Amino acid sequence: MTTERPYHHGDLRRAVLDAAVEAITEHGPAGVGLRDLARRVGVSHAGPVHHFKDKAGLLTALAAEGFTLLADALDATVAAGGDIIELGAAYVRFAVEHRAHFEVMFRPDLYHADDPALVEARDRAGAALAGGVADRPDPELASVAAWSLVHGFATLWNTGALSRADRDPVAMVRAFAGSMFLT
Amino acid sequence: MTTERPYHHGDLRRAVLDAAVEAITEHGPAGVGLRDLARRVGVSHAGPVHHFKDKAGLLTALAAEGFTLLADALDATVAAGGDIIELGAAYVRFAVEHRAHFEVMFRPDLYHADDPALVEARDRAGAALAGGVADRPDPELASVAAWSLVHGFATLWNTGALSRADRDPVAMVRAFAGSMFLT
DNA sequence: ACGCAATCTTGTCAGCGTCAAGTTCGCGCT
DNA sequence: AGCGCGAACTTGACGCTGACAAGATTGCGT
Repeated sequence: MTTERPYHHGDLRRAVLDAAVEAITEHGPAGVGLRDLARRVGVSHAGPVHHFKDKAGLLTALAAEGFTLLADALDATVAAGGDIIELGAAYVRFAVEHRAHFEVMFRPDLYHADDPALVEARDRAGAALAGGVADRPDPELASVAAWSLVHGFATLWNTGALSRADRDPVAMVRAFAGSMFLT
Repeated sequence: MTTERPYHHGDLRRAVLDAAVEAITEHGPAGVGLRDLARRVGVSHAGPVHHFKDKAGLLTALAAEGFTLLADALDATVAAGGDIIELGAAYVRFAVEHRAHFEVMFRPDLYHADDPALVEARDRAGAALAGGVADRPDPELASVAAWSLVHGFATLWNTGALSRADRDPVAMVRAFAGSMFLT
């Protein structure tokens, strides 16, 4: 929090990512700009380029971070003995608590979808998700169904399409997930 | 299909909307530009502005058209005596057949979400969707659950997250929707 | 202590969205 | 019939953006 501005920022990469999260949370992924972020952080307009090469590179890093956070959250709930409903609840909780990450993660047209760090994090999250329904009949289909349910609820909630209900979104998903995936 | 180019295009609005659908289908909503569309259609760079005022205005028109098409499709299936499963199948079929419209519709940060024509079309689609589960216990919750399921599947399918399975998406949603919403 | 490479700045370029002003044309009105 | 009025489109300009190139500054290993 030094008022002076040294030539080297210290951790510009982290600062830009945080600023991006803030900007996306406010104005959506479309309303974010490299120069705008540079201004927020207090560096010159081409500062971020050195860390992310591209605008798409920035969003790639954000998406990869998001998938990692999601995988961590899912792994933590299975480690705590959570069942499918808790897994779904964790998914939705992640989506509403990290809306900016979540919105970028599922917009592959915005980033470099073949980035190795990203695909690794994504596969990790996918594995955690699939592991929750492994003991069911036709796990392939059950996996898709469960994922669709929680993902659809999360996106609808985040886009404001469900905003009439002022209930807690995590409680809601627990309610109807419980009535569909009878454990 | 005249090779000459008269000063007045004839139906520029329709042509720009069609070009936008094509461009979005190829490159996603982020990769569309007013000037690019004008070039595709063969008019000068500010031609479309007169019909849509804004870039957001263009996407507003696209979203409104999408909601109207969706409402029509849903109304048609209930008129044909379709149950909830058929309603969900119609939703998914719309999403995959009109991917460009669908992707814009659920990105309110890209358009003017308070446009009267748009909110009317959206409410019409919402009513058609809610009507399908009106006869169930706790229809409020069932509506959200059913919508989440089909919407999540549609978005995951369209983003390519589910592309491993080369099965027909409409058949898939019928399969697991049937196992969850036992009629 | 020195030099190298990473980090950040400055300058520049084409392309974008938006506005203002001019040009061409369809169409209703008399 | 023809005329004029407003809708449709063009042309030109402005500030902004992302991307690139080249220079300035500094931390760090040796």
